[in-house]
Amino acid sequence: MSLRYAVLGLLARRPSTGYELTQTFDRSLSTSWHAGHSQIYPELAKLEAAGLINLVGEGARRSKTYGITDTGRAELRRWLVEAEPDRSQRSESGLRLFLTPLLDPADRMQTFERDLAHVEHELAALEALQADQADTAEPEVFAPQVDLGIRVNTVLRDWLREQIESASA
Amino acid sequence: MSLRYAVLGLLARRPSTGYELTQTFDRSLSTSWHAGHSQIYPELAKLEAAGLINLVGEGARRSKTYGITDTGRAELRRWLVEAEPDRSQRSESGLRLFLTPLLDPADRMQTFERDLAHVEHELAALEALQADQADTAEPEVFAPQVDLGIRVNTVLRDWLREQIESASA
DNA sequence: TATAGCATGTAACGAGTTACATGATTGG
DNA sequence: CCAATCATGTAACTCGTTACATGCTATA
Repeated sequence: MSLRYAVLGLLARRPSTGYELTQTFDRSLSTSWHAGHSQIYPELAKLEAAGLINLVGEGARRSKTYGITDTGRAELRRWLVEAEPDRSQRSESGLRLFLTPLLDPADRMQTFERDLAHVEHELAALEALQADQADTAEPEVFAPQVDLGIRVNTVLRDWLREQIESASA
Repeated sequence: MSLRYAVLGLLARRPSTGYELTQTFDRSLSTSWHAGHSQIYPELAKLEAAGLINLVGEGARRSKTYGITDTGRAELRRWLVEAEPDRSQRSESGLRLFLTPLLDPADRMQTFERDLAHVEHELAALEALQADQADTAEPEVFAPQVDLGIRVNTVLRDWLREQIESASA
């Protein structure tokens, strides 16, 4: 059911076309949720049928812009505040980390180095985003969330560095 | 495809029945991957047909214990070391956090308090696990992973506390 | 002897991914 | 005018969840 609220939430931020939503899923939401256009277009149809969103305009290239309705806004708030969150996570990286102890030391180091390179890359991207946002009037992402992302990735980076160091010692 | 390797990985740790694997998914792997018995039993059949695991014993209550084969071990290593990891995550909590700025301050605080309570609970559980493990010969979970879990949850807890404080100030 | 927990399976449904398919507009 | 990108949709398939269904064993 989360896709429904993800779409509803993005439309609460601003009216958008399905195409724009697809891009937002890729750019801003990719770290926690993903959805392709083949999921989004049918979901928009369902949400419109349920009266939670409506068509607010049609533009070039037969684009259709949807906006959230008052009913939709109420339903979104209800979900965010009153519905019990599903705390479960699905992360292949977490699974891999869990299985890492099965590898021999050389293979384990190789995977840690690979992961470290990735985390450092992520961290650089987040720090660049934070610097950009400092001088943007309307930030695309809530600044404290970027900060949280940096903190979490820093912990990960340090943990990986310690694993690598303690093994080569 | 991850379920395949999750099952293979757990069987590489020790031979198990489907029932035991189901419990391990709930207890040790629930933070990164979940699978119910209705997924596990068919997967065991597929893995056996592929020659990656085999039946190593039958016990009481028609239980069937499977073990990993050499082929299975090689395939698991290949996946862990050579296959490009899928870094995508699926987390409803992350989605909720992303949408939090849409709420008015009172509602936002309510969700932060709810999340903080949950994180503090998690943290207590992880710290208890860490204390237990100190005097266990054969730890069920790799100690550095528990440590990582504690660090990540600590960052989350502090971030939530800051959000709550800065709003009530 | 009943009930709780061990233990395995299948079926139906819903969610998510990949592939297929088409049309419109802008810029080189 | 052609390629890239914008823009929307459907079909087939795989993965995951919930519900259904059954049988075994220990213990109270």
